Amino acid sequence: MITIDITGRVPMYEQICRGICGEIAKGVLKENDRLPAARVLAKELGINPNTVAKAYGILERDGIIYSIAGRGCFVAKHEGKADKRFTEEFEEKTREAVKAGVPKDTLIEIIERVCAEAAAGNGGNGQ
Amino acid sequence: MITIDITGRVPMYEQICRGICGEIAKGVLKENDRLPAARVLAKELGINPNTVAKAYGILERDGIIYSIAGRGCFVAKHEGKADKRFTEEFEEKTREAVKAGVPKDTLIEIIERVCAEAAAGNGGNGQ
Amino acid sequence: MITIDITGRVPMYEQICRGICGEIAKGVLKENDRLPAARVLAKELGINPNTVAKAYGILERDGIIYSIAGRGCFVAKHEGKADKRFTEEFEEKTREAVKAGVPKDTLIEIIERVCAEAAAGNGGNGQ
Amino acid sequence: MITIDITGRVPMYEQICRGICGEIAKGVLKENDRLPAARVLAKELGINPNTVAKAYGILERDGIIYSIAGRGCFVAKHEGKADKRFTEEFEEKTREAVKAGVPKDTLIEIIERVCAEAAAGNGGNGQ
DNA sequence: GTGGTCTAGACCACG
DNA sequence: GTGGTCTAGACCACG
Repeated sequence: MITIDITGRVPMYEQICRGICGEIAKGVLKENDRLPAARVLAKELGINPNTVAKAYGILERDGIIYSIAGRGCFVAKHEGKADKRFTEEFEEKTREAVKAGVPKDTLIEIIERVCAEAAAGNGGNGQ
Repeated sequence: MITIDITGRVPMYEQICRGICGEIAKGVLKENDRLPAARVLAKELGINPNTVAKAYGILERDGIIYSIAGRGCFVAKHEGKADKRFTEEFEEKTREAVKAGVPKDTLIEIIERVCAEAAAGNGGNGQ
Repeated sequence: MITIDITGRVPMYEQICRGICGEIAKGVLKENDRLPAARVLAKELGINPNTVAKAYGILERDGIIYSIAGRGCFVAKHEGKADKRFTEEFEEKTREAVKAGVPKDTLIEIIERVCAEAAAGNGGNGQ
Repeated sequence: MITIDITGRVPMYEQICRGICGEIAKGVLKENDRLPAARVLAKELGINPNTVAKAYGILERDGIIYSIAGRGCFVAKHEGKADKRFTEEFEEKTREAVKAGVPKDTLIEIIERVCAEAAAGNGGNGQ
């Protein structure tokens, strides 16, 4: 499910977008699956319904979900748009690191470590 | 040198921090090297001196540079803090992508491509 | 026949109106032809009968069909009202595009292309 | 300038988007030109600043404008995105009309008439 | 001063 | 009941 971190600088609506994109990318949410109603999800997360609505609106504009009046929001055909949300940011950070002179091997090591941690099942607390 | 992209969503002071950290990480700026005076750098970049001062303040707080009243700012002993700025953000994005189900191979491919582009497009710091 | 696209932002009842107007404009439905009963069409389309009833109500209000209590709905005398539904919306969008500075030639090109596609892709009603 | 029609079914924020896109398409607003501040435009139009902010946010997501923190919103490099807003809707309506059997000549006539009216300088009151 | 985010609450169309 | 729009008002980062 989706968790909100009010500590960071990432807006809540963006966190919701990423959460849903993640579920789609992982295959948990499939094409035509119904998303929780904006007001329901808002109550679960303890935030204002408008914030969830904003997230849903962005996802619809991005073609990742579609909405039916009076029925709810549904997962659109999956064409890699959900994954792109993550790979594009990853690529940007890769570019910055490389430009700053971080050796390729260091980046590969980080990936290996993060993947190993993920496989082990923890949230990334350094093993 | 440092370039500022006024278009993007990254604050100017953060771009200055990254620029300087990049110079340190690449070895262009070495321990005890003097940084350009805030007003000078501001004039070069065509921005407000306060913005440069803010960046210098952050770098000092992070222990990456030190300042001597009336003399200016200098590069502190290099203990990997400058690199960390990039590797930490890279690791965070890696973690997000992995958590979202992006396969490790996809991430490796992106790194290979970015490094290849960097090696082709500049003096060859892609490794 | 009529097809409903549940995905889009056009309300279902409006899609039904357009579908029927299209059949009339093309001459498939002629004056005094009986429309399918609301419940029957609703079942065919897999939607709520009230939605079809709403569409029929709008068409009757617009003088495109007429209803006889207990007998059903019928196509009214065709005075171009069905066509008008499309030409008026087309004209409105044309006006908006022209007002926004889109050159006439660009609009003509679009028409040529759409007509060519229509002629190639179906029974040849592209003219 | 931009005018808002509260009568119709087009949301205010979309009308603002179209108004600005029109100015860009016509060349009145050029690359790097500054848009009126959201609060100023809102006061001029007699609407809530949030509504203007929503329009600006959409235009930025669409790559038509860019914003600089504390400075305002500016016209991005013009790559035809502003025009697309109009030509896509026009094409959709063309497609609908053609599918409904409206003859190509009728569509051409409408364009000729609308263009003639526009050239004559009136807003489209039928001459 | 500027845009960005969020809350609270209202009303609407759709089905 | 659902999403979509809008208002009113607050607070924040940025420069």
